Amino acid sequence: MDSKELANLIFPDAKDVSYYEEKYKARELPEGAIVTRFAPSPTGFVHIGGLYQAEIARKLANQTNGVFFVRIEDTDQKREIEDGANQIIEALKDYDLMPDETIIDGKDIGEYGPYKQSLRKDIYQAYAKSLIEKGMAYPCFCTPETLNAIREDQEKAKERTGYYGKWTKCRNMPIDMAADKIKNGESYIVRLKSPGNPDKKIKHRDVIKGNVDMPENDQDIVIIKSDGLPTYHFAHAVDDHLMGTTHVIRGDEWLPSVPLHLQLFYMLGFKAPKYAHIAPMMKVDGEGKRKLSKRKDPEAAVSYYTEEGIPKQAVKEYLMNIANSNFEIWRKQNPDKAMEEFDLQLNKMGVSGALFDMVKMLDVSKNVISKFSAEEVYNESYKWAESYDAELKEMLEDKEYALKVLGIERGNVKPRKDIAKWSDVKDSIYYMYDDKFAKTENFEYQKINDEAEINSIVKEYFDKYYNEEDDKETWFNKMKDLAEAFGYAREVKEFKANPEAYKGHVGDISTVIRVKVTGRCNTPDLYEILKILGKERIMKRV
RNA sequence: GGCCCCUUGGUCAAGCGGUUAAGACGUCACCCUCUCAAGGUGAAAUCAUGGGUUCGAUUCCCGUAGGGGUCACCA
Repeated sequence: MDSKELANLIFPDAKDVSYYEEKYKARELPEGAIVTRFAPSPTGFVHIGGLYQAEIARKLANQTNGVFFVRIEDTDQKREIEDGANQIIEALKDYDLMPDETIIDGKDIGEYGPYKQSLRKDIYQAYAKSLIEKGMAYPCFCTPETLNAIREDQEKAKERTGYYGKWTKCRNMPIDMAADKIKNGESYIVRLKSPGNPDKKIKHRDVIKGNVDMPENDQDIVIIKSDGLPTYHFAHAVDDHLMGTTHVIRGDEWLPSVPLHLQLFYMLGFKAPKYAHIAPMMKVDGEGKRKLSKRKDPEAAVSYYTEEGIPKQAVKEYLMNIANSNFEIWRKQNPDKAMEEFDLQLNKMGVSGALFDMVKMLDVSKNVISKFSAEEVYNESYKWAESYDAELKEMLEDKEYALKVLGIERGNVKPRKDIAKWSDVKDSIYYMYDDKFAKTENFEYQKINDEAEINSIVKEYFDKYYNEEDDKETWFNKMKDLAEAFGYAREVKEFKANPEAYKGHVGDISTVIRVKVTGRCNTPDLYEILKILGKERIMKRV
C-alpha cells in the first residue's frame, strides 16, 4: 500500500482539493485592499478585546475598500453554547461593526462560505487527505496515556515536550501497519509530518510586532481530531487561504504559533497572509498585571458597557485611542468629524499590552455625551432605562418635560459635561421631579446654616424678588439685591477684597435658594431650573 | 524550565544619536464663576539597571532584573 491508498482509506469520500480551489476564486479587489476577519468561538461571551479586534479589522477593511468577514470557529464542540454565534453578530451590530460576510441564523451571507467551521468539515478533510497522499501527514494511534508517558519521559530527560522527531511513535510507522490498525477500527487522529528543524530560525515580519525570529516548528501537531474536525491551526490555514484573507488580525497569544502556521501554509502550497498580532488589554492584579479576564473582571464583557449605559461611540473611541494614541490628537483637532475619517495605522499600534483605564474611558464618554443634543440624550437614556432602570424610565415618560430638563446647559458652545453614562442620568435630574424631591432628606446648606436666617432669606426672596417673567440678567441682579439687603456682598470679588465688611457674598445667598428648591448645593444653572419648575411647583417646595 | 515579546511620570503614550523628554487621563494649585460639571493657566511626576559603542545616549549593542505571552485531540 502507498500513501495515496492510505489517504483514500482514511478519507474515502473527500473531494480533490482542486474542486475547492476552483470553487473559491481569488477575490477581485482594488490594489491594496485588506481582507480581514474576526474569528470568534461561539462561547456566548463577547470579550472587550474581541470587540477591539473587530473594530480594528472593520476599520482597516473600510479604509482600503476591502472586506471584513466573521467566521465562527466552532471546532471545539464542547465549548459551544447555543445561539453563541448569533450573540456575537448581535454585539457587532450594536457597535456598528457588521461584517460584509458571515453566517446569521445558519444562513451564509457571502461567496466564500460556509462561515462556520463545523460546516466545512469536508473541506478540511480534502486538504488533510492531500497532505497524507504526499506523505506530509500521517495517522497517529497514540492514546492520551502514551502521550502522557512521552511527556513524563521528556520532563525527566529535561527535553522539550511535545510530539516531534525521535519522540514520535507513529511518524515512521509502515503504511501497511497503519492501514491494518485503521481496518481494525483503532481510533486515530491525523498529524502533520513536520519537516522543520528547530536549530534553524524562521524570519517573520509582523505588521505590529516587527521582526521576530523564531525556531522552525518541528512538532507533529494534530491537524484532524478524532471527531473528524480540524484543529485551529489547520482550519486557520485552509480557511484563510480559501477565503482570501490578506491580513490576519488576532491576539498576540498566537504569536508563538506563527512558525507552525507559516509551515502549514508552505506545505499546503498556499501564500501566507500578513499577520498583525494585537497586544491584549491588561488589568492590575496585585503586584503585577494580567490580561482582562472573562472570569474575574466584569468590564471584560462587552455587555458590561451596555448595562452601565456607556454609549457605544465612547467605547469605540476609547478603544481607538488604545489602538493609535494619535487618535486623541486627531479628535481634539477634529471634534466634530466621524471616527470613520480617522486613518488607523496598524504599525502605530503598541507592541505590549496596555492597562485598561476605566477612568479615561469615562472621560471619553463624558465628552462624547456632551456633544449629544437633548433629544439624543433623551433617546439613549430612555432606551437604556427600558432595560435597566424602571424608575428612570417612568421619569422620562413625559418627554416634553424631560427634554427641558436634559436640555439645561446643553447644545451651546460649552456644553455641560456631567454625564459619563446613562446610569448617571437619574442622579443628575431626580430633583426636577416633585415626587423624588419630596423624598429628599438632609438638606445640606453650606455657609449659611442658621435656620432662621435661611427661612427669612427664602421668604424674602419669593415674596419680594422672584418674578417668573424676569430674564436672566434681571433675575441675577435681583439675587444681588437680596444679598445686599441681608448684608452680603453683591459680587464675590467685593467680598474677597474686603471679607470683614460682609457676612458673605451673593453665592452664599443663591446657594440657600438652590438647596431649598432642589435639595442639593450643586446643580446646573439655577435660573433655568427655576424656570423649568415654574412658580407654582417652586412654592410647594419652599 | 524552553521559546518569543516588552520595559519613558500613577495610567495611555510621543520620541526614532544632540529636545527645556510632546500630548491626554488622573492629582494638586490658582483663575473664571451664583454652586457644581466644565473651561483657562500652572505645578509635581518618567527614560528599570550595569556595562559598552560614540565627542554625545531615552534612542544603537551586550548582560542583569522585572513584566507579559506560549508550550493540548482549546481556540
